[in-house]
Amino acid sequence: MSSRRVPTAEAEGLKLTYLKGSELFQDLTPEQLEPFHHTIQMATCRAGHVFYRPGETGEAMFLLKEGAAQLYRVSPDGRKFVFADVPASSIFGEMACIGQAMYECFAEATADSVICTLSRTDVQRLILAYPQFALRLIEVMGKRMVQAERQLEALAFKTVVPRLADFLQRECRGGLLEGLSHQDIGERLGVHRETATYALNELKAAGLVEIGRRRIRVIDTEGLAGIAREG
Amino acid sequence: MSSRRVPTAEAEGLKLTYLKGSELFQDLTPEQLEPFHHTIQMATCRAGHVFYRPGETGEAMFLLKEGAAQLYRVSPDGRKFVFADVPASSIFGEMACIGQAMYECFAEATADSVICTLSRTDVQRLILAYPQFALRLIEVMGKRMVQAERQLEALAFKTVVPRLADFLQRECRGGLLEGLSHQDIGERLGVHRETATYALNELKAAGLVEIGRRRIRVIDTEGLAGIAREG
DNA sequence: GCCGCACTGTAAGCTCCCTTACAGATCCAC
DNA sequence: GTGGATCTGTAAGGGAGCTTACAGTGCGGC
Repeated sequence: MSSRRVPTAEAEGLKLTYLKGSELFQDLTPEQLEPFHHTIQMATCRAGHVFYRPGETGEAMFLLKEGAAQLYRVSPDGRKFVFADVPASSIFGEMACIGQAMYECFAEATADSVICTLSRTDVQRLILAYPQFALRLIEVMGKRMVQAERQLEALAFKTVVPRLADFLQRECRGGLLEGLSHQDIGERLGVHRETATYALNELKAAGLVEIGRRRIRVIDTEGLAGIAREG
Repeated sequence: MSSRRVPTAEAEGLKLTYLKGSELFQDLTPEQLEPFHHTIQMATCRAGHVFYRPGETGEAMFLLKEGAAQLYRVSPDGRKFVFADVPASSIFGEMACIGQAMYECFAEATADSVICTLSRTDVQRLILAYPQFALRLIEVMGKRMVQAERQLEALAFKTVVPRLADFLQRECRGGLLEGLSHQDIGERLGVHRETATYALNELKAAGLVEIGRRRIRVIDTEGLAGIAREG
């Protein structure tokens, strides 16, 4: 990671707090974490910074403590497909931490972020030392797996409009989704910007959503769910 | 599972052998497995039998010892999308074994099979008791995750012909793929049978493969790889 | 050997999304 | 407030794959 490290004294204390704040470490006591937290890096990076690229091998697992990030792949002709948004306090990158298969995606901070980094050996030692940690990790991976399969099914079976309806259902907080351009939404759905605009307007025409600049408000949750269900 | 159990004495011995044969259990001694293998079910089922359906909660993890199986989802209008073929000696179902999210897919034996079944609590106890087991499980899940993401990328970016080329590369053993109809291939690629036929004929016309009834022979591996790479 | 069935080949029309192109709208920086 | 940049709206043309329909072919069972 080419972003700035924060190796000051108070930051060391912060790091422990950060780790404890994650669901992954919730079963571990500070004493159990102690032998590890020296090797765990903490760094900040600004919005837009790509902190992981395909082929990098050093770090194995990231804990996004503050900010936001997204994981995406890029097609040969430069198209971007975002397959996961990472909210604060969640871990990612775990799929590469043990197996030899490399992570073939980019990770980019979409807001100024604070990120803890665990090495492959750190993760292995944690698993072997604390079964509770392994259990949590497997739980998290299982959830991701189910999500990935759901997304696969949606891409295989559904057209854009239902896929968009599904996406809005998942992402809206309080019936509101802000901060995403049509471009961003297209990259999440695997379609072009114009197609995203078209699909949004379909939902608007059906009276299910209101659309503002970088801002979508869901009016009819039930109706949206209906569209999401159909093929 | 509604298939026949095999609770005879000699079968009990076999079961231990079966478990040891899987990569997942390779680090465990027979003594370590002993307390578990009474609760582990072993069953046979015939080709075509669907032994797992969405919503079933009892079993958490399957070990396919002999035979073959496939995992698929079904669209509202009845289309089938096979997202994983399970070869003998591998485990599956692990994604649901801990988390609360249910497996939303069907599992069907595609050949007469012998399947060991572990309950959710069995798996949890194994993880907590034997960190080596957890490590292996995480390794396997990581590989599956990478596969799933690759498949997602392919669906989002590639048209049928490159996707088929990619599939043939992965599935061919010794340049030969037998036992799959065009229908089966279509279900793996997420397209209709006619489209699978069309894509196969494109590859044949390009001189990359020979096509027989339920039988595909790869002639030009390099050329196939080239097609697989392009968008 | 014959029949039925599953598998394969082919083709026309249609839909969805891509592609390209452009114009208006909104926001931000200076 | 002016200019540039980003975001959004719109529309025409084309291609990939779906849908439907049907014909030919090899295989297995009796």
